[in-house]
Amino acid sequence: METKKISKSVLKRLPGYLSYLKNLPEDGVAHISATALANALGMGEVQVRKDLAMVSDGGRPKIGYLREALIEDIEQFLGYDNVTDAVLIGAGKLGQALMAYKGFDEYGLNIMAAFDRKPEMDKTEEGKPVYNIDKLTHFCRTHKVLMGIITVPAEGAQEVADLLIACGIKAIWNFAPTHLDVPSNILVQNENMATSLAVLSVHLQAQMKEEKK
Amino acid sequence: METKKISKSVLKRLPGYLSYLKNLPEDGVAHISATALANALGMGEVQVRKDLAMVSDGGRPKIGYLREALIEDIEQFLGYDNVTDAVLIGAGKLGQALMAYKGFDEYGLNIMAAFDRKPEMDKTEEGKPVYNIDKLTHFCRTHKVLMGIITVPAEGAQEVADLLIACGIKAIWNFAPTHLDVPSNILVQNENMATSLAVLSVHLQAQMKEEKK
DNA sequence: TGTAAATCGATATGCTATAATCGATATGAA
DNA sequence: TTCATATCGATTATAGCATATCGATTTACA
Repeated sequence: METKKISKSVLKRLPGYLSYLKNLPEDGVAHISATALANALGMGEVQVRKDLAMVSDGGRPKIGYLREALIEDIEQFLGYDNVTDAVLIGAGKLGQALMAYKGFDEYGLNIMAAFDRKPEMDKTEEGKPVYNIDKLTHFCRTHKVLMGIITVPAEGAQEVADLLIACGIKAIWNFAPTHLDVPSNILVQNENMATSLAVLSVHLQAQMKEEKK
Repeated sequence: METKKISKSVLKRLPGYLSYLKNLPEDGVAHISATALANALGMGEVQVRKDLAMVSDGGRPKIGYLREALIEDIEQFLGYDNVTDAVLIGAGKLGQALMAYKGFDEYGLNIMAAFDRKPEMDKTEEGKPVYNIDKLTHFCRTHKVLMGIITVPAEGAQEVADLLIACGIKAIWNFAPTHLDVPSNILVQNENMATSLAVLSVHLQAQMKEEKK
C-alpha cells in the first residue's frame, strides 16, 4: 500500500510545513532538517520528523531534507498537484471573500462558479460567474464537480447540502455555523468560527482571573 | 484552579451543543436529554453526557436537562455572557466579511473597529469605523482591548502580531496562513483554511481511487 | 403504591497521539 | 583514515481522549 493510513492530526500539520518551506528564500540553503523546521514552527522535533517520514523518504542524517523534493512530496501527498474543481453556494460577503482569495490556486483548488438564491451580479469582481441556484444541478453534473463550499446562512445550509449531494458532490466545506446531516461517504469539513471563538473566549477569561490575583 | 481543567476537545464541542439548543423551537419541549442531543448531532451519547457534566449539573433522570438552564450554563462557561471587545486589522474582503457578520454578538464578541494600512473608507457598511494602522496603539490602550483579529496577507501578519502584543492584547485570532511567533502567555488561534483544504483534498483523492477499482 | 423504563453519573477499558529514548548513518574535520 | 557530531528512523513509554459498561436515581404508568 502506498498510502499508509494517515491520521487527521498529521494531515492538518502538513500545510504548515509546506507553507513554511515555500516561503523560504529560493537562493537560501537547499537542505533543511526536521530539527530546524521544528524550531522555526515552535513544535516538537520528533513530531516533525515523524510527520515528514509519512510523506517523504529523502531525509539524510547530518543534512536533512532536500527542500524542493520535500515540497514536492508534500504537495503530491495533499493532492495539490492536480486541480480540484469546486462550486460555492451563497454569494454574500463571505462567499465573495473566498472567491476573491487568490491563494487557493496554490492548493489546487479552483472555485469555478458561485450560486445564489438571488444573485446580485452576473460575475464577481474577479470575473467568475454567479448563477441562480436552480442552475446548480446541471452545472455540477456537466462539469463533474466534486466539492461544494457552503457560505449561506445556517437556516439554508442543510437544504443546500442535500442539493449538492444529489448532484454527486463528495466533499463539503461548510462555513455555516450548523451541523449537517449527510451520508457517511460524504465528507463535511466544518469551518466553524464559533469553535475558535470559544477557545479564545475561555482563554481570555482565565487570563483575567489570573491577573486579578 | 477555579474550574476543573477542561480539555480543548470538549471546549470545541460546546458551541455545537449551544447552537443546536438555541435553534430549538421556543415553544417546544422545555427539557432535553443528552441522548436526544447525541442523536441529533450524530455523536456518541456518553460523550455528550460527559461534556455537559463539565459545565452543568442540572441533568435529571428520565427528564434530561432543562433547556434554558443548560444554554445559560454553557454560555456562562464560554464567557459569552460578558462582552469581549476586539479590533480587526486588515480591512480587505475577508476583514469586511467578518465585520459584517452579525452572529458574533451571540458569542459576546464585539469588533469595535477595523484598522488598515491604507483605509479605503471611513466606515464599514455597518457603520463601524476604519482607522489607519498608526492609530492602533492608542486605540487599544484607551479601550483596553484584549483580542486582535488578523486578516492581513501572510507577509504582514507577524508585524501586526508584534504590534498587537505591544498594545497589551492577550489573544489573537489569526486568519493569515502563516505561523506567528508569540510569547507563551499570548494565545494564537489559527483559522487556517489550508488545513481544512488539506483534509478535503486528501479525502477526495482517496474517493477517486476507490471509484477506479 | 409498586414496578418498569429511561436517564444520569461514575468507573473501567481500549485506542490514538504525543513525547522520550536509542541505535544507525552520513558528513566533515583532524 | 578515523573520530566526533548532527540528524534520521525505529522502538518504547506516557498521556489524553473516546467508547463501553455498570449501578443509582427518578419519573411514569399500571
